[in-house]
Amino acid sequence: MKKIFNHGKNDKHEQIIRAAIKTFARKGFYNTRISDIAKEANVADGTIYLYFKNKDTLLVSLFEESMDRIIGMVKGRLSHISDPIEKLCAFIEMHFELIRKDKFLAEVISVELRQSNKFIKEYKNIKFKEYLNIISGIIREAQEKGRVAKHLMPGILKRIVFGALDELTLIWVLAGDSKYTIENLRRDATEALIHGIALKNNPRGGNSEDPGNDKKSKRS
Amino acid sequence: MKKIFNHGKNDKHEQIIRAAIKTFARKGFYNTRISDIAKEANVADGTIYLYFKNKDTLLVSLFEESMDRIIGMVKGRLSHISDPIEKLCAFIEMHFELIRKDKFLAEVISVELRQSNKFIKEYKNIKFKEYLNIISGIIREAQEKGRVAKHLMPGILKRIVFGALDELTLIWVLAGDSKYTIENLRRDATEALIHGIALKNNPRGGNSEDPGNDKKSKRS
Amino acid sequence: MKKIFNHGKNDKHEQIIRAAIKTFARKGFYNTRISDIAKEANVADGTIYLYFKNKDTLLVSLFEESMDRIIGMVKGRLSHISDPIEKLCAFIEMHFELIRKDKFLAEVISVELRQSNKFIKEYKNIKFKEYLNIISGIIREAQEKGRVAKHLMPGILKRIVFGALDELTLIWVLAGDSKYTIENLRRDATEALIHGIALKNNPRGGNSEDPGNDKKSKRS
Amino acid sequence: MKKIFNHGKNDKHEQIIRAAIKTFARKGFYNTRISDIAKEANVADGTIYLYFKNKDTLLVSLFEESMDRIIGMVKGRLSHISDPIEKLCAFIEMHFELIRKDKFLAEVISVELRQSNKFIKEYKNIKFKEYLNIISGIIREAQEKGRVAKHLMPGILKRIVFGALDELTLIWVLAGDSKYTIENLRRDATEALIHGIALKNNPRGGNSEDPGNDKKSKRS
DNA sequence: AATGAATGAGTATTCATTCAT
DNA sequence: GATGAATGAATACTCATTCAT
Repeated sequence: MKKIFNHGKNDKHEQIIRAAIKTFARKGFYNTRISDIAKEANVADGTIYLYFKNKDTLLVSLFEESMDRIIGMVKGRLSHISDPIEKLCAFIEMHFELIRKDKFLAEVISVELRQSNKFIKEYKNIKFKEYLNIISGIIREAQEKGRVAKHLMPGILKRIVFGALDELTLIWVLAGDSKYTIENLRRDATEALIHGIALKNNPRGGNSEDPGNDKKSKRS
Repeated sequence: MKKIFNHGKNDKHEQIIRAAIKTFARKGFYNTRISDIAKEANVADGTIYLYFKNKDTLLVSLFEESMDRIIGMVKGRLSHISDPIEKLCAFIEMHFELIRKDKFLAEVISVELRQSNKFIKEYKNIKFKEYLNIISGIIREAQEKGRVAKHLMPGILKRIVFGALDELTLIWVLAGDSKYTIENLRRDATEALIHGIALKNNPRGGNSEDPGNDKKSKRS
Repeated sequence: MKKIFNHGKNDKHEQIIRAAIKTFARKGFYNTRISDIAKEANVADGTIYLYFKNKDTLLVSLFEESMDRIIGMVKGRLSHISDPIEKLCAFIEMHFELIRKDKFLAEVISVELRQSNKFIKEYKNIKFKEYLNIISGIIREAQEKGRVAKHLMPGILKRIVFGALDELTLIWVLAGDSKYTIENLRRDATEALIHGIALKNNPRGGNSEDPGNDKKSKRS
Repeated sequence: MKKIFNHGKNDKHEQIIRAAIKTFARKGFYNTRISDIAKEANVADGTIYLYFKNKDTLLVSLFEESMDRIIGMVKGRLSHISDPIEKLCAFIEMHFELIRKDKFLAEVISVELRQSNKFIKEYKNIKFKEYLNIISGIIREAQEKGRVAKHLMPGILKRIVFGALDELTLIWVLAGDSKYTIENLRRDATEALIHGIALKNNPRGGNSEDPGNDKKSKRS
């Protein structure tokens, strides 16, 4: 009965997920006890097993449900933008907006995802790939529209973009200090990724010719 | 006496570090047993404790010793290059070279570093910061020489570069497939980071004006 | 709710204490494994840690709870006796009665107490001092009533009495043989401690003059 | 060759025994590592095994060699005394003299002997029995000479005397404070054990009639 | 559904003892 | 004899998971 007013979300399920995010963020997956989460969620230890098969599954569920929300939001917003470069800027902006909105979740995803990716059996992490593929989709669209060089591989570029954003996420969530504002991070990330670190109007104009040249083709 | 022929390295110490790298890479820090490492190193479990205080310390030592070697090598090579943009290209190149040379170590650093950074008490990770600061050093030099825009913050750019490289490291070490070659990764990373994802000679020339604009200043 | 029918005692707590007493008595504290106690108590190893912080604490709890009961009983019974020498006799009698009633506990207290006293951190052993102070209380009362020489120090006498009883406890609990009955021990302990080893009606009357003389005042 | 000048004692053997006494006294047998003793003795860990079969044996050897010396000394001195009560006084005096001379050894014997007695396999502790039998020998002699009541059992009295002295040893070696001097302890121990705690010249003369009476024969 | 007491498999670490040098 | 590096058996304690209530 009460489910009717539950908007499709089970109260306890949500409670536990929130408690897990907070606790994993604070102590890390391996240093978090099920009882820590239960205490944070104000439920009994055993109750967690009514909603999640085990500790691994809890992390996976937490991650997938969060990514679902995020992906939906991001795709929705991008659908209103037509210019692919603008889309990329918007993606970056949303990434930092999400971090600001849910610091704990950002921390868990950024810090715990790699481990779980590798060591939780059977976990293929489709959602994360879907998130990355939003980026490569934008890149491909940009390449078709002549806005991104065709020889750059979207599968690599999406990782470059995500890697950069993820690393900036880390300094934001881990640093106690406020050395950089979210806005600083967003602005530099956008500019550096879109336009590159090097100034284009290089008087010598040289470095655009073969930026990827190896040492055998050193320029004079 | 026998130390004379030891090239300044303790045999068992090295043996254990190598075994730890291999095992942490394969199973992850938390899923690796001391006995796994001992077996891989062909020593008794107890022997590990003659060389390392505990499991945490083993990871930290492994990391610091490796970074020492890497930092020394990278700094040495960069000292022969004067152009800062070339230095950055060389840095990227060396990063991938190192990954190719020691895949296991690359994996451990890429996957385990974040966790250990946060959850191993007392670990401040000076070496990692030193590695990152090689990048920001190059950036600053480039800014002084007018090769990088002065409003970009070196502390952020270094993270963008490292984040991108680190993410590419992951796909190389984790992917069983050979979808991308190290050369692919290096070339795209160099080009994207140095010159940006977007084509500069954009006929409309538009998006370079304010790539970092926030949503309040949306262009029509 | 179920606690109401528990007579104020937790079942498992009691089970474990009893098992620990039995096992410590049989094998000694340092040679007893937690799993030995768990097996004797018919609980899982981990269950012991639900009731006791660790092995040391288990010994301390065992000791303190037992001493509480004993001290209560002894004080209760002594309160009905007015003559201090009779009190001392009653104390001695109760000591042996307790030993007979719980041989295992007597053994643990007699054999393990010294070690734990010294080597278990933070353990000040208030209860044991309280037990000893019952004796010194009786002595002081006797001194006030002129029944015990005032120059004897109660703090020393209490140790002499306890030491003698404790040593007799040992031969009773450790000796497999029944060379001496509890009644033998009680009778001789009472007589020797109250009246002394030497016969008083010594015809020569000599040795009572200065029993505590040092070697410098040797009699011819 | 050097053994000739060694007076039958091996240097290292003595060094190790001394180190063991000191270390066992400080940390207890079970909390002492062989390496602690080796360090204290300025020898290598392995060297200890050239002189003693194992850790248990070291404790036993330490104890037996010490007791041999003590028994020899005590017997020698007692042989010059004819009066048995004087002998007992002398025994008590020597006991405290020994404690003063070697506090560490006193502590080890007093604290560790009970445990080892019970838990070191095959150890029958002949020497300790011999020491106790010096006391019962004196008692028997005194009984023959009419100085000690014949109904008191020498096997029990020897334990009463030893137990009292041992307990006083404990307070002397364990107490950091100097609440009681050795002389206090000796004097009170001698007087209490020889003449009893209760004053003999009780005006009412009552309590000497049946000090060992049980509660069934309570006097009015 | 919810609880939380009970379980017991799992493991880092210690340290007595050995033995090649 | 002397060494001390190496060994590996031994164990207290933790914590994910279960299940009777």
